Amino acid sequence: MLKVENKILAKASAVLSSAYPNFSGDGLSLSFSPEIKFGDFALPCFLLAKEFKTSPMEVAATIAATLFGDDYFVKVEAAGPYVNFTVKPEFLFEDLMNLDQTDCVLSAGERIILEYLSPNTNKPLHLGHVRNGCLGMAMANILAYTGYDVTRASLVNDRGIHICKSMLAWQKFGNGETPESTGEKGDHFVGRYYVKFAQESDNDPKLIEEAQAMLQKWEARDPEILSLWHTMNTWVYSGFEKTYKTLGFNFDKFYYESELYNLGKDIVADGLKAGVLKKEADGSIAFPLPVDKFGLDQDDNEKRVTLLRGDGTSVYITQDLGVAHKRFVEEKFSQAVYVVGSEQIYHFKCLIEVLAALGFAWAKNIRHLSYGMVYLPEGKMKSREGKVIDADNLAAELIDLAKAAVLERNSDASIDNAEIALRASKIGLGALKFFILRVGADVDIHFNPKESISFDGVTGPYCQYAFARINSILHKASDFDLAQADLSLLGNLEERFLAQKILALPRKIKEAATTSNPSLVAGGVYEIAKAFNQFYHHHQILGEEDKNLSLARLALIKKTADTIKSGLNLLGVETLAIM
RNA sequence: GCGCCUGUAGUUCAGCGGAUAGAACAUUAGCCUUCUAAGCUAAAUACGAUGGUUCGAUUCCAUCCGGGCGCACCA
Repeated sequence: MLKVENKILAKASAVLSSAYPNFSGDGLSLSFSPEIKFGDFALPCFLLAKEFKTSPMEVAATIAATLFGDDYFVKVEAAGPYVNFTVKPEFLFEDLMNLDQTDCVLSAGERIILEYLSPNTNKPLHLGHVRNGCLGMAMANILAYTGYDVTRASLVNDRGIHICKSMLAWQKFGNGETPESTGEKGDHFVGRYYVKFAQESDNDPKLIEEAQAMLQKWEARDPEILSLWHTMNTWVYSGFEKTYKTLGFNFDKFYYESELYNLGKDIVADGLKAGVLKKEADGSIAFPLPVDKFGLDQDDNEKRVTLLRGDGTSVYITQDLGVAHKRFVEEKFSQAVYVVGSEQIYHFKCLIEVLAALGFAWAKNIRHLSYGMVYLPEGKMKSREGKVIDADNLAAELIDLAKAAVLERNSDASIDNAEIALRASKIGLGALKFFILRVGADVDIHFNPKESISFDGVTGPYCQYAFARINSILHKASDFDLAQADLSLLGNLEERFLAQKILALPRKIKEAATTSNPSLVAGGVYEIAKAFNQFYHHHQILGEEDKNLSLARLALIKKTADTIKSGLNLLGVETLAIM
């Protein structure tokens, strides 16, 4: 809650307790005015009227009449059932200047592990991974900003039949070539063999059997296979590393499935002993899913989830049980967030249900941040059919587009190539990340490569542009001492509107953290940038005759720039001083 | 069949139960001798359907219709 809001509520509350003796203190809420011309804040009186058994207009009129002339306000007006407050600029803008990260604090260092991206080591990253990565990175930033002690983790899917497929294809058809010898990025190199396998196995089904045999050898720790596996994974990791660096995906910790896939078996054994889990006729172990939460299956039978195969080998969820236990019990995290696509909602629901049934109280601290599918004009992406947008190509394409735009805007200036590349990278990637993060995680994205990414409108570059404009103005005003600004000189509609948008950001950041929804931050930053652009076009900043007014406006836009920058940074979007 | 998500303008998206449902793209008409036109100003077009709860529903509930994802030994 902002200081101004507390002040307004306290004043309204005082009026109400004297006017209505039965005033309980409830039903009082303040929001930003829907239109800045009404005022800065609005107080709806519907609930109060109900409590007082009178009309909302009556209550609004009472508050407005009593606070009329109060020297905290420029204006207090009843508008039907609402009271609109216009706060004196010195109070409003002082609050604004004092906003900082402490207004966004939700936790004093609670340890939270956020797992995201989690790629397979048999092919390069695609657009779906980019969405995952952007969401994970942004959520990690937002949680850290709101005070959590965040560990960014990646669970690398580095074992299994799909890995063996690319290994086998390379062994058979590779002729000893390496990423070094062909000049390819390691993950693309290995991915090419994964595709090769798919093509060859269509004609020769025996290859599948060979791949399975290879997996068995791998599990038996066959030195030759292990060495090949290690070599090829190393190639992939070097490729991933470049992609992560480009896109700004950071990790504090990597978990490898090859080291974890046997975890969880003990938990299953304990659950069986405790009678929570059941042994099926075929020897497999399953958990019966409660009908009230999971419904019935297609044959109207109670649902269950298998936790261990009849032969004692583990399945996907077995490992997840073990990994969760490891994180909460051994590593002492108090919350775990998994950024995984919405197709696994059911899986996580089961995982949490099983853990809770097994008596682990921390099960409720698992959060699945699911996100919608990414569709291309031709439908859902499918790696095996080559229907994908490669992450590296996409990034490169956007950087190229941005580069063309930078060159066009600076045709007369001489900027060196390194600077051009730097700007192109920040703008192109800013556009990509903002595009992905500005929509809610739940909604499916329909990505049309030709049309989706633009640098105009609700985009990263639009926000970056507002920042660059401010920077350019501030650059010309270095002789002003912003600390001396007289904020009472501010207060026109555009300045108030801008202030309102900046004041609104901290609660959006907090809400983004609690609801796992970075799009709130993207929306908030965009609104600030838009409010600034409107202000900029309506008023001079440096050109004012009154130098004190210029100074006050400089202080306002400095705050605007700082806010845009920290907001964009939460989304992994960088700012630049000149565009 | 069941569960979850989703349906808002030609398109892509916003909208703690509250004032005239907001943007952007595309379209149309304006604005650069003035702090960066990746900008600003204006025009035009939308809540899938029907009930219910409420002073008030795009928002909550129910039913229906449309789209997506999923429903034990794949991950």
